[in-house]
Amino acid sequence: MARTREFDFEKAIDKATKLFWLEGYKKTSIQKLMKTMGLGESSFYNSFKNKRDLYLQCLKYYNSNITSRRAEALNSPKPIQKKLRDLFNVIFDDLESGTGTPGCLMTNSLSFEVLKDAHLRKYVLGEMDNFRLFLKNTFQQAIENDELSVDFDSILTSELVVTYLQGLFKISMTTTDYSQLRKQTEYFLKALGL
Amino acid sequence: MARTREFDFEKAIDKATKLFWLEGYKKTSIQKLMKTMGLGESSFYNSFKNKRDLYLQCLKYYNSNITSRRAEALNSPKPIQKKLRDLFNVIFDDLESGTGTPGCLMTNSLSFEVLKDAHLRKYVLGEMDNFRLFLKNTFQQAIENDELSVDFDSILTSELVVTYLQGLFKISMTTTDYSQLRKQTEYFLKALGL
DNA sequence: TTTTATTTGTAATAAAAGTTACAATTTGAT
DNA sequence: ATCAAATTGTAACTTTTATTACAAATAAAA
Repeated sequence: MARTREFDFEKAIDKATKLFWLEGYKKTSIQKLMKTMGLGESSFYNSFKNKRDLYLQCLKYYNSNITSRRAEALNSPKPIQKKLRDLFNVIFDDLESGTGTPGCLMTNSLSFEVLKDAHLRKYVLGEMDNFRLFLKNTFQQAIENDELSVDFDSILTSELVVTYLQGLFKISMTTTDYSQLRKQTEYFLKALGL
Repeated sequence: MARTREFDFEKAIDKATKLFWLEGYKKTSIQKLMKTMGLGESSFYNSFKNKRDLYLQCLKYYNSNITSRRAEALNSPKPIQKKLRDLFNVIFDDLESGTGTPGCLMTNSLSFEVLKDAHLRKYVLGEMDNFRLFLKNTFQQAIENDELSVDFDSILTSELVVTYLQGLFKISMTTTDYSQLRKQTEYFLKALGL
């Protein structure tokens, strides 16, 4: 009935995601996107409404590929201390294996250029909130399992860990010595009694 | 001998700083800068080499006005616990009184668009390092004064606090409920035994 | 095989951005 | 009062950016 697409949709999204990740939202031009994705104007505007829509699709792609594995690390039968170390290990492994891609695309999206766009803001903050909630529930479950004291503040700790993660991703852009950051994280968790 | 400048140099820098702060480095166009600063092309290019040079001057202006007061908070005869609370109080007061200006201009400059520029990178990372060193020395002094145990890890703690600060500034862009963040900070400091 | 829906290539359009050119203007020193 | 040096206003130029127009190409359904 109709002509079939010549390019690989997911591969194109993957390329776009990495470009956005490297260059940021605002700085990445559609021309560079088209070149990187191997598309002409027609294919680009036919498949993606505009830059914002493409970015949103890239964020979703990133979350289902990268961020999801972080939640998975928390979703295991291991003790809470191990879960958290698994979480940070997944994160550090990503940072170390990343081919020059800086920090975390979601954290990078916590910028004014992105947050000013109502649609993007809603998605980014929503996903962040989901993660924080997941973390909080993980702590609460640990309390119920007698792994943590009933005095343990699940809410405050989950918020603090999220804040620390934001900082960690920022700092990760300034160094290549991740072993130092791993030590810092261990120190942080110990300080929290975890 | 020569014609005098008609515009107020510092006021122009101040306006530019606030615009950069609001819009980010890359997104801020020279046209908008000129309009905000009240300058035409001639005056702009005559007084500032280009966007990067102006940004550097704005960062320096920001540091001597804003960041410097943070170091001052640490530079008092008070006990270390009080010093740190003073530091965070200065920061939160700035955040709360900021007229819509998001987070910290230096932290915001910890982005790829800025870090990719060698000149800007050197300055931003240098200033960050200065602050971390100042913090470390503050802790070491507290150990010498028997305010902290000799086991206290000044290096790791100073690094951790800097990381937390980065996260705090990011998170501050997503909320207006700073009282919640103040609680989180208190929790963080207590966890570190401070 | 014709039709039909959709993809693709090429080109064009329109707006915005960064920069430069140059003449007119202003100021204090001579 | 005149001159030298710097500032300013206007306009132009060049690039980049985002988007649209339209015809040619393609693949499967009728």
